[in-house]
Amino acid sequence: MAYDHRDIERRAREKWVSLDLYRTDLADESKEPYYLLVEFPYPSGDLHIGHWYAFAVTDIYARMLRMRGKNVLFPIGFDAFGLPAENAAIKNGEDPKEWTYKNIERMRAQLASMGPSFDWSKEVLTCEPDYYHWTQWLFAKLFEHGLAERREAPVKWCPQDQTVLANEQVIDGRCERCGSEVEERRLTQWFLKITEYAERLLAGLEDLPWREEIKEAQRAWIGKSEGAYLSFEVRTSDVLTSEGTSGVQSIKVFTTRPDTLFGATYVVLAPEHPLIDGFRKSIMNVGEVEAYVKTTASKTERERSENKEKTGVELKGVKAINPATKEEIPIYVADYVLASYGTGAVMAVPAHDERDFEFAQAMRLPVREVIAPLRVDRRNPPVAGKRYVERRNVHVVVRNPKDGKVLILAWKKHPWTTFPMGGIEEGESVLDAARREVREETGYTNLGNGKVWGGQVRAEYFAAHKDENRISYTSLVSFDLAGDERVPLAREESEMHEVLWADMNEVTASSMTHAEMDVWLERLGGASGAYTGSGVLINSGEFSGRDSEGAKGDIAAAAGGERATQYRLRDWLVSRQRYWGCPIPVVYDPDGRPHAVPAEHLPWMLPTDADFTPTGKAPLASSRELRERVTRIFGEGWTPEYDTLDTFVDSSWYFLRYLGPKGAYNFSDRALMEKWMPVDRYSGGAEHTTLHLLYSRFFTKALYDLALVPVDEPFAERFNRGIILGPDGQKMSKSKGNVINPDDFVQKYGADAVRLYLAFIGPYNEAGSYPWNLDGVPSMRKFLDRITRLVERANLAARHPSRLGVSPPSEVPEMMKQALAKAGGKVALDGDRFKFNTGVAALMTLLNDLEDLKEIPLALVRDFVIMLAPFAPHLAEHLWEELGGQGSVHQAPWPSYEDAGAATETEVVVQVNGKRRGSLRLPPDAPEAEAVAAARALASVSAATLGREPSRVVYVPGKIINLVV
RNA sequence: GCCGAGAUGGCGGAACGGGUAGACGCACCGGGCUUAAAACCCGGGAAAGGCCUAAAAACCUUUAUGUGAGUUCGACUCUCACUCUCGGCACCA
Repeated sequence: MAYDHRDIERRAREKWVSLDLYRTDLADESKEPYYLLVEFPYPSGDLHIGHWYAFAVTDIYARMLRMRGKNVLFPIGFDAFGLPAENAAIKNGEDPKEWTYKNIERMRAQLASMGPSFDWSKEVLTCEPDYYHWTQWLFAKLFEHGLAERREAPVKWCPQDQTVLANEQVIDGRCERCGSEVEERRLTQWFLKITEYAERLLAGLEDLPWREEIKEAQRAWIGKSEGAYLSFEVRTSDVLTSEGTSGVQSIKVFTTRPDTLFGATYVVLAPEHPLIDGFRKSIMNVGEVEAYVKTTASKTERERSENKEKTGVELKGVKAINPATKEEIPIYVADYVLASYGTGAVMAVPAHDERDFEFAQAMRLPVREVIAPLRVDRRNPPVAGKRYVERRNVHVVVRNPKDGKVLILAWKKHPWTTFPMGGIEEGESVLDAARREVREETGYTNLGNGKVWGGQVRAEYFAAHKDENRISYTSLVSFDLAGDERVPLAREESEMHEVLWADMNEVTASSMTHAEMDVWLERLGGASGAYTGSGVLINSGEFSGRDSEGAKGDIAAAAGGERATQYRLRDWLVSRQRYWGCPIPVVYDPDGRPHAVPAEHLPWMLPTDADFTPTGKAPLASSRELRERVTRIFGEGWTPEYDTLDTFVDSSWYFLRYLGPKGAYNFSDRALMEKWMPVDRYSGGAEHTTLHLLYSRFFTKALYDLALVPVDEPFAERFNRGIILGPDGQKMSKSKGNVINPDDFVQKYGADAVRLYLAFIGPYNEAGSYPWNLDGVPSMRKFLDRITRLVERANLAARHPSRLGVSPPSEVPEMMKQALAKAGGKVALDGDRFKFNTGVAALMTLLNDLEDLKEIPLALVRDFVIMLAPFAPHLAEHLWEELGGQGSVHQAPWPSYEDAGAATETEVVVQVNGKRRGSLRLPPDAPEAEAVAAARALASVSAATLGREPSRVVYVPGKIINLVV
């Protein structure tokens, strides 16, 4: 190896410290500010390759921007509250605070080994009273303005961690952190009302230039759906009871599909719905109903959703009135309806909702179709001027169970292939019509049991054999052939079509003439019996025949409904029954009313005398100091809040704190926020897309409304970085034994080589996953060694030209100037795009070119080292000194070769009829005539054109000329 | 199931306001240096076929960016359909 990386790294870091290179003067007006933020780490105590990927690569951009004249804020801190500290404490009897600070100490040293340009003077630790003072102050502000609220609610409880969780922290019914099954409990807890910001959080995404996948994930999380509230009047069998109560009882439901109201054949309440208790006296089977409610209550959410088979119980003795049909319909309680969404009650439309359909099947409830899919036959479209005839039709699939083939008709006078089919006659059932048509058209009579598939389809087509346009409402019926018995066909039938047996895979939407075929195939392919799309309303009274989408509002209005919007997003539960967190700054008066701790008593210190053994109770409840403090300050009878805040609260505003000068009495600095916010670019992990990112946006918007922050979106740009996989292409894990320890590589090849490889491993602007190549870091070290040798060579040549037998480097050749300008521009541009892999590639190409030079001008090498500096800061510093550079290479301006001028000639590809026939060197602005003449002068071209005149010329100056003959 | 992103050599990846596909690197092969090895340096490569040859290079044709169509003088890039991979959501009415 050509250099001693340990020595070089140590000396470079000492130099940076002595020059105080990375202290950002936030008030500096001479340069444009740029706020580059990376998610601050949790102090787990061990820096893994993911941390390197996060910080070392982002640091490249910070350094590059500084050289390009920006005033860069690149801060760092620690998200220092949290469970692991407490768990370590429980396990090993350590003090969570000591454990945390010890880890922070260690991680600072590990981070330093990357050579990052963090401004440590602005470091924030969320567990410091100086920080959580303001977390509490902001919480109090939210409380004052009604955005923090205490209420009883069913909450997710983690039995392992002994605390409640936010909905967001429950993944598939399990605790995000420890994976144990979550229980449900009713507790009085603190919530932040993020739902009040649902619409703005959604709308705000619109203008953010974030990647679509990030925005989509947030949209899905917010889960907006628009629909209506409809009221279903309730009638009880006991007339006296219903007349005795004042006013009419009704069930309010939320639906996105008021257009299906005529098909609502029952109503379902969630087991937690209050009206179940409200109707108690009228329900005849109270015992059964309550037993069901009790069973579901004992189930965890996971158990409920795991078993998707529908269960439920009818509330006998009470009925609901469908507001559209005025029919009495039954009311059920079923756990497929969630209490926490909408009104906790739904109108069930089994024909057009899959869940309702399944429930109806399980309970043997009637299904009423009110929407027919609409198809216009493209091959036989309605002909203008012909009369329209409406018919009810049946299409019949007759399957032979022996070979799976189905009966089809090949029409003789028309290019049609159809199933046996025909109209349903007056008073005839669908099944009867199906049997009759099969017998008439094919002769088969022994058909077994028939099945009617789903609902009707409305199709419009021209029936050439009858010379009329038809609007057909068609049902699909299938039979399994039970025997070969056939009756002879009438003559006119056998003249009309040929009867064939076809393989099912030949029966496709394109091989069959039916316009409905796609719907049939979907149903036959096992799709649910419910048609959930839009179409034409049927069986819907005065609305029949109308487009279902268009009729939504009118039907809702006719039924006395009101427009409504629902969100999937729930309020943010922030109470945690844990010790190592920010104490919720609230005290209760003797009547139990909550009061925010007044600002003069902040920070509301985390007591040190709490017992944090998990008991299910908040550890702070065991603190004598806390109780005495409350009594001392507020008086007898006042009690403290014992819960601490979810750590996501701490991290929802830390980017504001970086701007707050230490010692000043404020959470941040107004003028500096004006100048620096929003964060220009925020780099982080994909796992924070829906939680941290959404919470931070919510905080910013809320604080904006309280006039505390000047912006209402915190992050102008957001990039999710990818993840590094093990050398085997699998996710790294101890059990797989494929974990890469960055320190090993740093020791052996140096931090610069590791940085460079991480930059090179793949595009940083997308959240891909990149396998770690064991040869990657050594290959980067090879690259760095080559640079070192190049610098030595250039230096030696400059000092002792004769000894090397080469002439001293003179002027920088124009070609190399251009090469350097190109590389410099590319590296900078790729940095802006967060594509460091191609930036490194540009440097490598440039090195290849430089190495080929006989004379190496020092100026060129110096510029190369400057461009290398963001990637390999230590070595670049060393080489800078070797080359006699003043100060630090990191203070050198990014090279620009504006005087390099554009290339005088570029290679132009010559094509004849789109095939490459040669190339030319032409000035980029050469006129077409000149280019054509030059191209035709090529022997290869005249050979290809055979001397003919081109009929067309496509000329893209500087790129291509294509002669079409 | 729905939504989003993606699919390019043995591998990671380049090139997408359409214009020489495979930059750059890894691995591999050949050569040089060396007594030898490491290190270093030089060179090579998508595939199939043809032409010349002792053999090769060079040259020529065809096929190549998940599959199949389409638009275009020209398609990795645009359009449509499909397959697969990854990510998000999911009994949300």
